[in-house]
Amino acid sequence: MASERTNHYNPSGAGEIPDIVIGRLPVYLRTLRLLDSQGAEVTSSQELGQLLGISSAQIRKDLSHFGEFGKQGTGYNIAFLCKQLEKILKVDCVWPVVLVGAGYLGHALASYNGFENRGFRIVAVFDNDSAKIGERVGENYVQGVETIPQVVAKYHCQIAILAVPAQNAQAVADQLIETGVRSILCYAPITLNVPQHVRVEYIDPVISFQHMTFYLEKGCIDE
Amino acid sequence: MASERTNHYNPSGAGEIPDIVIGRLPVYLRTLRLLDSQGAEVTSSQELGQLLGISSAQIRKDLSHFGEFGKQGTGYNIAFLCKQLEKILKVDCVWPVVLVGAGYLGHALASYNGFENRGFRIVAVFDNDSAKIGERVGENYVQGVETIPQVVAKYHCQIAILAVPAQNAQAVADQLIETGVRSILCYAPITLNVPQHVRVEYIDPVISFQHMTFYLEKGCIDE
DNA sequence: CCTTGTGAATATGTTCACAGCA
DNA sequence: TGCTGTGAACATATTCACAAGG
Repeated sequence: MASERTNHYNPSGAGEIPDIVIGRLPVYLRTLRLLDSQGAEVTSSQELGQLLGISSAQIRKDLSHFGEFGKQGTGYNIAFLCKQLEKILKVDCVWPVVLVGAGYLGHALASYNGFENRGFRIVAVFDNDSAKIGERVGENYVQGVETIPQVVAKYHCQIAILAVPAQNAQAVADQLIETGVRSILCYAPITLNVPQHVRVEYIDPVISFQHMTFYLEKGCIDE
Repeated sequence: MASERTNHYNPSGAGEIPDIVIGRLPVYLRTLRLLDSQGAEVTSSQELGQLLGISSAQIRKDLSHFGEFGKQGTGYNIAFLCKQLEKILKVDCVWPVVLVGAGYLGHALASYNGFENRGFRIVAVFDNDSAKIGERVGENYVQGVETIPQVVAKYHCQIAILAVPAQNAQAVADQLIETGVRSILCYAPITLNVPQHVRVEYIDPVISFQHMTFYLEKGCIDE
């Protein structure tokens, strides 16, 4: 995001699959599942491209990195291609995720019911505010941050969501990484400093807004 | 995403500034403001690159599209560069934003106090659930979606946040565009179909997760 | 010394266009 | 016919490396 970019951990040595290609696969998958839910059985790179606003050649090229999933003259079987993409992305199962931060955003994330069927489950929620401990969020109860190590170890949890204020984000990230987390989705509006083996994705709505305003005619509230 | 990519409205005709460069400016700005708040007065492309995990050459090249902001031997004056970036991105003022969807996510966004000092203010919140109308969210009170046209017109609002369920998102987007909105930040997990003059940025945490799992050793809850 | 700004060189990403097969 | 998969061509983005200035 987005999302921001660059400096992502990409362990796929030298001549491997471009990260930008990997980044498009989840979007393909999301759209294929929509088509599937609408009862479609087959699609083509052209149809998919139209739905996503990208070229059919790009879709074919992207998929060709992983195998030959289509049939000439026919296109792609939707259910089959979904399965393949899920396997490639390793979301043909459910990943445990820990969430740090039980503010409004943490509550929204913990209550979101769209994770499970796309491969993720929030297994624990942490906050450093003792007034919040024991509070219910989604299916979980808020725990103190000091229990992070045990919980991460218990679930072998590799993924964390950071939904804490900017000034705490780096310290919490350090702690998570220390206990074995390797992927962080960071909602705090800062760039984290992490070791090479850790990957961070960022979500900051203001970054998205500021990208959009460049293209707008200035139209502010004051003046 | 993070945001997802491609097919963005870019009115800057032929030989203009690459969109990917524009997308990095908000990140530079965010980091410069952090340095500023820490009392620093001057920085260099090298220091900034280190903080962001990108090359100093890239930062210099990006900035060179817009002018000569630095001093050889010295670097960049932080306050000055912030001002310039804010002007380029047109965030040297406050943009009115409407928010559609008053669920958990809508509440989190409406209560977030990090918008105003970065150039944005949520001026109205809408929902189609009559039970929610009148409810307080942040500084606003939920209104029915039928009042969208008046409110958007009143504020000349060009930016909207879509925080509604996926199945309503396209219809709401159509309505917003009809009333004059030109930029949409979409939290619903679908790709919107919009006319060429409208730009959409997407935020879907699952897309970010699925991008990350490609690089992890499979480690699921079951099996 | 140091650091910027920038052409040239390199690396990466996208599209074209077509052979081959259902 | 209609569509995939793919090298070759093209387009875009990043890095190098250095002249010039404080």
